Amino acid sequence: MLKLSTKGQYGVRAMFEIARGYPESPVTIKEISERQDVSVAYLEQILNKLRRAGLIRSVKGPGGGYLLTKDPGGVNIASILKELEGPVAITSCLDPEEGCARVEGCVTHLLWRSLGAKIEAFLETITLRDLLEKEPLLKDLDTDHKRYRFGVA
Amino acid sequence: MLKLSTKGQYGVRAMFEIARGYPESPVTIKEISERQDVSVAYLEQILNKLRRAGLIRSVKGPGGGYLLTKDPGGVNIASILKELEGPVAITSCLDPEEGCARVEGCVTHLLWRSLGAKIEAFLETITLRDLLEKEPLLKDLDTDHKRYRFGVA
DNA sequence: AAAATACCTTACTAATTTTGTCAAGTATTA
DNA sequence: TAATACTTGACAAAATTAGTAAGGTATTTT
Ligand code: FES
Ligand code: FES
Repeated sequence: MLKLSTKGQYGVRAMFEIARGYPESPVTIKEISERQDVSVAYLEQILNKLRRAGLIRSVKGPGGGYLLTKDPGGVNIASILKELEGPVAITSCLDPEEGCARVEGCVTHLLWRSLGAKIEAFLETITLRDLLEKEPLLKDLDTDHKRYRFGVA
Repeated sequence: MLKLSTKGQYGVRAMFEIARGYPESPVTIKEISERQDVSVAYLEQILNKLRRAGLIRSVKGPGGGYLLTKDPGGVNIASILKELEGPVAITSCLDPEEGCARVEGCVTHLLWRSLGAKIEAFLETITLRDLLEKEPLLKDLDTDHKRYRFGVA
């Protein structure tokens, strides 16, 4: 239930790789492909969307690749996912493009809206910087959950 | 992004209708169908799952229908959705049935797990009783958000 | 008994969405 | 001018969703 598509997942992971090159080293699609195990052709599609959204910019030619347009701390996960999967909309009733005639008098409408707002708020607090900082900690394995800012415990 | 299937949505709305009959008045599929605008055939599929899960029980024959097996306050939304859509699993890496070889060393894994845990915790706090109590308030329209326990504000 | 009510079960399918691939381009640098 | 690397749009297989359809079982009322 409530799955994220691979596009969204790969997108975040690709953004993480690009963030590692910030601010001066463009990261090529090929590098991302190898490190994150996603095909070059699929990444092209994903990165194009993110570039048009202004989250990254591209440098063509040899030595080129992709660069973040802002500091990793200024790029939150929600903004990445929104470009690739549209707004958080638990039900189509919530989708700005769709709507629903039953909204008034619907007992569940506020529930879904509230859940969506919570999800969005959470994803907005996590940035690429958080992922970058977490990376070295990952080598310490899963033994010390408290050190993770967004651990489950 | 993060959509709920119609099965889950209809399921919660159906459970709300059944809860209205608690503890003594069985609610028929036809009534649910008319009040919530979902086909009888589709509801049969949904209610069958919920019955097998033990959330509701059925009374056959004239005067029959469906009844909650517990107090509305004891039935949370997460338990309904889990039966109809499986566990919260933002990514397939999190799905108990699937798994992922990259888990260790994956910077996003904990992020998705944490999000999933938050969603689940939220849905576990909302029960059918909350929906029943909310119903009369809905007639006051959307003017007084603070009165709703799970308003967005 | 039999008619009416209402749930039960399985199978099937049309539509949609997801998850990509492919081919042919454009821009930049060495 | 050759090599590198991004750009774009079309296309398609696979999976999932969102149902429908048909026939069966159990219970109550007359
Ligand atoms: S059915 Fe659309 S708002 Fe509830
Ligand atoms: S890719 Fe599966 S855990 Fe990150």
